[in-house]
Amino acid sequence: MSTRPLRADAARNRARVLAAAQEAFAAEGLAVPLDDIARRAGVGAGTVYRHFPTKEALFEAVILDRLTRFVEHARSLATAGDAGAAFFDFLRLLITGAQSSKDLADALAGTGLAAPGLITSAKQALYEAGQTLLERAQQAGGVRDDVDIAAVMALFTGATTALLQRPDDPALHQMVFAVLHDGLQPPVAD
Amino acid sequence: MSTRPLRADAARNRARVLAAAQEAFAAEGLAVPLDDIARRAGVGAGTVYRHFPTKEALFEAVILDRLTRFVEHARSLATAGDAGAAFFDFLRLLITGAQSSKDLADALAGTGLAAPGLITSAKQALYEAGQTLLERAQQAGGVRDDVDIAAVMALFTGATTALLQRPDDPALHQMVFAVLHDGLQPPVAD
Amino acid sequence: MSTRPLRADAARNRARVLAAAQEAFAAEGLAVPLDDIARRAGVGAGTVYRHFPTKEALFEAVILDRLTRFVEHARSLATAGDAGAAFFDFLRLLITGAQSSKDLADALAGTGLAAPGLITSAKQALYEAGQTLLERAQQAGGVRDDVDIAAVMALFTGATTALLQRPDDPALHQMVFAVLHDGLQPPVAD
Amino acid sequence: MSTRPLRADAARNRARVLAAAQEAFAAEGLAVPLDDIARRAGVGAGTVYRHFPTKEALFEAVILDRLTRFVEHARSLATAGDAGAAFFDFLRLLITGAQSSKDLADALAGTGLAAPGLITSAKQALYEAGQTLLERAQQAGGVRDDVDIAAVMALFTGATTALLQRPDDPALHQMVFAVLHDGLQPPVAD
DNA sequence: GATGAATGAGCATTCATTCAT
DNA sequence: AATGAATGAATGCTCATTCAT
Repeated sequence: MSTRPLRADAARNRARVLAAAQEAFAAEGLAVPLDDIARRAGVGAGTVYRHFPTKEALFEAVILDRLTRFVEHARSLATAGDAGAAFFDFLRLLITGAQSSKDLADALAGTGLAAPGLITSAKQALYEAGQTLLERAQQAGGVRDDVDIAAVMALFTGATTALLQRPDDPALHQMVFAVLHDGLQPPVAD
Repeated sequence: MSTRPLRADAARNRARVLAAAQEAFAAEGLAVPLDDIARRAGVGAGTVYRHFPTKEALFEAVILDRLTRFVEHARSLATAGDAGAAFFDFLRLLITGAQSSKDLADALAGTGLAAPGLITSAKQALYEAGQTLLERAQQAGGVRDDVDIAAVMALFTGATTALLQRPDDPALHQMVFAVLHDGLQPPVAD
Repeated sequence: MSTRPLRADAARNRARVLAAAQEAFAAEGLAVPLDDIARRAGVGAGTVYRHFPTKEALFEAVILDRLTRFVEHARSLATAGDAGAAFFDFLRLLITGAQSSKDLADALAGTGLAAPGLITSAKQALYEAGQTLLERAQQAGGVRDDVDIAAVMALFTGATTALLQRPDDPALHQMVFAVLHDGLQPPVAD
Repeated sequence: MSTRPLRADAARNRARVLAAAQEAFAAEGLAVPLDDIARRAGVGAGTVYRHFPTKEALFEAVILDRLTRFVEHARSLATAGDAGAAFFDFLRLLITGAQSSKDLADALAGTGLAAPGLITSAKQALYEAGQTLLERAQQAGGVRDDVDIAAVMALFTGATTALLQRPDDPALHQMVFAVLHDGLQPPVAD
C-alpha cells in the first residue's frame, strides 16, 4: 500500500528516451535505428513504443520539443526595446540552434519525411512568432518592407542547412550572416 | 506502346535508367529503392546494375550529369561583358536548376551520404567556375569584397534547399533572391 | 505440436537454430540459404541473426560445437592405458563423427570458405590433442615413427570426405579403416 | 561459295571455352561465375551456351575430359610387366593429377553437385580400369586381397582432397602416400 | 509497465539463362 | 553463329514493430 513510484518511473523513462532520441537524431538524422535510441536511453525497444507509438512520432516529439523552445524564446523577444535588434537576435538564435542538430535543420527545411501535423502546427507557431518580430522590425525601419516571414525563414533555414556541413568555420558563418543581415536592410533613401 | 524493351539498345536503356533515376532521386532522394528506379525505367534490376555497378554509382552519375551542365554553363558565363550580371545569372541558374531536384540540392549542400570522389571533384569544379565569376564581379565592383565563394555557395544552396519545399511560389523565390542579391552588393560609398 | 514458438525462450530458440543449422549444413554444406535454416528451425530469419550476426558466424558456431566435442573426447583419451588403442580410438571417432556431416568434413579438410579465426584455433586444438595421442602411441610402439599428425589428419579427414558419399556401406568403411590402420603400423622388425 | 571456316571457328571456340573452364573450375571450383569463364575464353556468354546448354553441362564436360584421360592412362598401364608397380603408378597418377584441380577432386570425391549421368559413367569406367589394375596386382601378390576398388578409390580421392589444401608440402604428400602404400601391402606371412 | 526476443517485409546485389541484334 | 545486354529469381542482411514473459 506504499506509494511506489510507478508514474515517476514512467515519466523518467519517457524523458530518458526523449533525451536519447534528441542526441541520436541530432547526430545521425532520422536514419538512426530505433534500437540504438533504446540502448542509449537504457531501456528496451518496447519501452520506447510504450511512450511513442511510432518512430516517426518519436521524431515528431523531439522536434516539437525543440520548436517549442524556439517559439518561447521568440515570444519573449517580442517585447524587447529595439525591434530590429530583437528580430536579428531571433534569426541568429535560429542559426545557432539548428546548427547543432541535423534533425531540426531537416524539420525546418522540410527535408526528410513529410512533416506530421503537430510539427506543422509548431512550425506555424514559430512562423507566427517570427512574423510578429518581423513586423515590429519593419515598422521600426530595421528591415526592408518587401519580405515576408516565409522568405526570411527560407533564407535562414537554408543557410543553416548549408552551414551544418561546416560547423567549424566561424568566418564562413560570419560572412553568411552578414550577407543576410545586409540584404534585409531597408533600401537606402537617396 | 508496350513498356517492354523493343530494341535492346544498351545506350537507350542506359539513358532510360539515368532519366528514371534522375526523376526518382529528385522526387525522393537517395532512399528510393533501386527496384523502383528499374521499374520506372521499364527494365529489370539487373539491367540497372549492368550500367551502374552500385546504387551509389548511379546516384553519382545522376549528380555528375547535372553538375557538369552547371559547370559548363558557369564557364560560358566567364567571358560575358557585364561581370556582375554574369555572376548573378550564375546564381539564379543555381537556384532555378536545383529547385527541381532534391538530389542535387542534397549533393551541393553535402547532405545525404558521403559524396563519392567524382562528385566531390565536380563540386570542386563548380566552385572554381563560380569563383572565377565571383572574382570578376568583385573586381568590377558588382559584389562586395568580403565574401568568398564558399559563403556564396552556402547561401544559395541553402536557399535552394529551402525553396525546394515551395516550388510553386515565384513570389517567394523572388524575395529570397532579392535579399541575397542586395546583401551581396558592395557597401554604398557615402 | 505446432511449430510456432510456444515460449519465447531465447536459449531454446538459439538451440533450435543451431540444431537446424547443423542439419542443414551437414546435408548441403555452406550453400544452404539462411532462410532455409530459419524455416527448419521454425523461426524468422531475423531470429537467426539475433543469435548469430552473420551466416558465417553461424557456420562457425556449428563447426565449433562439433570440434569442441572432438577435442574433449581426444583429451579424455590421453590418459588411457593402451596408448596405441587410444590413438586408433581417436581416429575411428573422427571417421565416425565426421561421417554424418559434410560441414565438419569440409571444415577439417579446409574445403569451402576461408575458415574464420575461431575454427582455425579449434582445429589447432584438435591437432594438438591428436598429436599428444600420436606421440604416446609412437613411443609405445603402436604407430610408425615417420608420420606426423598433419599426415594422419590428412589421411583421415580425406577418408571421411570420401566415405561421406557412401554412408551406408559399413564394409567399405571397414576396409578403409583397415588399410589406414595397417599402414600406420611400425615396420615389422625381422 | 568459298569454304569459310565456320565449323573450324566453332570448334576452336568450343575448345577455348573448355580450356577456360578447366582453368577456372580448377582454380575456384564450381562457384566461378559463368561470365568469368566466357571472359577468360574471350567469347560472349551466349557462345558458352551454344556449346554447353548449362553451366552444369560445362562442368560435366570439363570433368569428363579429365576423367577420360585418366581412364586412358589406366588402361595403358594394364599391360605393364610389373602388375604391382602399375597399380601404384596409377594411384600416384590419381593423386598428382587431382592435386591441381579442385574440381576433379570434388568430382571424384562426389562432393559438390549431384554428378550427372555422364560423369557417373566416366567414374564407372575409371573404376573398372582401376579394378583391372587392382586385380592384377592382387594376383601378383602386390596388394592385399581384402580390399576392393571402391575402398582404394575412397582412400586416394580422400587423400587427394586433403592434400589439395597443402599443395606445397611434398614431405606431407610423401608420408600420406607411404602410409597408403604400406597399408595396401599383403599381410606378412609368418 | 518494462523487457528484449521474434517477426517478416524490404533492400542492395549477384548470376544462370534467354534473346534481340 | 556470336555477342553481350536484359532478365528476374534468389540471397544475405536490416530494422520498425509486435508480443510473450
